[in-house]
Amino acid sequence: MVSRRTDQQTAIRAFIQEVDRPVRVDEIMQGAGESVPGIGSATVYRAVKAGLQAGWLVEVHLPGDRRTAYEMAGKDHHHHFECNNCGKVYDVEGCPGHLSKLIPSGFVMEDHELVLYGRCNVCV
Amino acid sequence: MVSRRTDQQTAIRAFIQEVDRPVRVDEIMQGAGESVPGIGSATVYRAVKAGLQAGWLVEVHLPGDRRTAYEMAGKDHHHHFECNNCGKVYDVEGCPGHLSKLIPSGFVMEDHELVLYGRCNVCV
DNA sequence: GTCGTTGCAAAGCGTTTGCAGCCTA
DNA sequence: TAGGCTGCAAACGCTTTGCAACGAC
Repeated sequence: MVSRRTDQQTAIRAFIQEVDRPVRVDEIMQGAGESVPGIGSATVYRAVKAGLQAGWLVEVHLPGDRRTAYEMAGKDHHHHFECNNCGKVYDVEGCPGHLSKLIPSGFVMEDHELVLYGRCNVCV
Repeated sequence: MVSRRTDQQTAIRAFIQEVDRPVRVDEIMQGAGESVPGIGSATVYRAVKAGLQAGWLVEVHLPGDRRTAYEMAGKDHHHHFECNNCGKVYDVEGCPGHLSKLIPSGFVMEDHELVLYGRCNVCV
C-alpha cells in the first residue's frame, strides 16, 4: 500500500502546521476547506488517523470537550491552556515537574497531562 | 418540582459513595444494578445530571476516554491517576502548585486539571 | 489501467430526550 | 390521586466504516 499525494492531504497538513495550536476536526474541515472546497469529514478523520500512525500528529484531549483535537508532533514537552471565554487552546511551554512525588507508594508514574484554564490575552 | 426518593437513586448514590473513585456510567449501572436489577442507563444519566446540579457529584474527564466519569464532590483539591494497565482511576492528593508561572503574560489562570498515568500498585 | 483516495450515506458509540406506565408522597 | 421517576426506544452529535466513483502514478 503506497500512499499517494492529494490536494486534500496537503491542505489538511498545511492547515494544522500553520495554526500551530490544537485544532478539532470541524476546524480542520473549515480551514482546509478554503483550499479544497467540499472536503468531507471522513477524509479529515482518515487523514488525522494516518497522521497519528505516521507520527507527525498527536492527539490533544480537552476535558469537557468530547471532540478530540490534534496538533503537530515533535514539539518540546508542553501542556495546554484553554480559554474559558473563547474556547481556543494554546500551547504553554514548561512543566511543573516532580510530579511523581504526588502518587502513593507502590504506584509507578509513566506520563502526565496538564490543562490550564482561564482567559487568554484576547479575552481578558 | 419536589424530588422523590426511589430505590434507583439511593443505589446509585450509595455505589458512587462506596467506591470512592471516579466511575463511569456503565460501572454505575453494573454496581447499582446489583441492588436494583434492570436499572436503565437513562435513569443513571438522569441521576448523575441531578447530582451535578445538586452539587454532591462532580465530573471527571479522562483524556482518551470519551466516557465521562463521576465522583463525590466536596473532597479536598486533588487530581487523578489512571492505570495504563487496568484502566482504573485513583485520586491522588496534593498538587504541584505555582502553575500560573507557566502561562504567557497577558493570560489569566483560573483553574487547572492534572492527570497522571502509570501503573497502580496492583498492576506493577 | 491499477489501486489508493474521496465523498456520501449508513452504522457505531456514548449521551439525551419523548413518552406511557409506575410508584412515592 | 397527582405528578415526579423509570425503562424503552428513538434521537443526537461525533467518529468510523462500506462502497462506488475518482484520480495519482
